[in-house]
Amino acid sequence: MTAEAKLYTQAVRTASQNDVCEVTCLHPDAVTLARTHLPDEPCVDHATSFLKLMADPTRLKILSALATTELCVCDLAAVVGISESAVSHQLRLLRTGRVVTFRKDGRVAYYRLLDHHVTITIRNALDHARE
Amino acid sequence: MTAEAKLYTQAVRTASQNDVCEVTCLHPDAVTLARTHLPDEPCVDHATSFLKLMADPTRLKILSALATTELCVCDLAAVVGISESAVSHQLRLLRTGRVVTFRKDGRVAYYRLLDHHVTITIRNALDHARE
DNA sequence: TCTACATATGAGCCCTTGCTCAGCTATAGT
DNA sequence: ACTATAGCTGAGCAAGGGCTCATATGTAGA
Repeated sequence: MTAEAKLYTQAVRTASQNDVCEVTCLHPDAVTLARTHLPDEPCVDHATSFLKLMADPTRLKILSALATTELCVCDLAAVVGISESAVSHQLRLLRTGRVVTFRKDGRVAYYRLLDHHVTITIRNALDHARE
Repeated sequence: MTAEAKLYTQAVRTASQNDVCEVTCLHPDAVTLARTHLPDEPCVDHATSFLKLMADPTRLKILSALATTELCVCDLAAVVGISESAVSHQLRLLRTGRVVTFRKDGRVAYYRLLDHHVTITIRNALDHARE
């Protein structure tokens, strides 16, 4: 770090009560700006959990399939090409993560997407992939 | 599987040349429909790689910060609150994944977001989280 | 009630991943 | 040329994640 930057850092440290730049940095003003716009911890955690749920080939296939039509577990296994057990495990994650929902008709569970954020995110990611 | 479903499966098997439903399934018509709409393997892989890159608290914070303003490595470390080494490792992933780009000014590397898909996906995920 | 079957779930294994630590490269200032 | 520093990278470790296998649950049909 340059001497000038050190002075900058010091200036910010003394300027604000709660240390804005306790780590060495080159542009304290940019750092404070970025920090104020940064979402809070629980929000970040929630958002990443949501993204993680579709950031997996198996789950993305499941969700793509469900974007087309309502499907039961063994149908999904056939579409995606993995075991019904594996599908069921993934569906549990998607259920508890509030990405999909389902209705029961006798022994058969019919799954579908829960909200439009899922559709948007999937389509956006696939569009990005096709470019 | 019910006897009826077995017959369905058989029917589809004989109907199409390449086995549409080699695994047991209850609704072969829905399966074929979902399958035709399913994106191909490389597309799915590309999309999930893209999503994985923002499905991590550290990286999402980095990207949120970069959505506000251009920042260098040590600034990002200060904003996110982790070591510069960790930031650099993450930035390498984001670079090779074509999520961020950078310009060099002397020793300092200024990073910024690469395209609008990133901005959209981040905002969408954060919106979902805040609901 | 007994059997078959669609789905759910717990345990365990292996691969992936995000971090730290250490060392390297490259550039600015003296 | 020498030093300090911004950034990059490889090795290695600990935690997390996705699969299989075995088993449990619950419902339909005989």
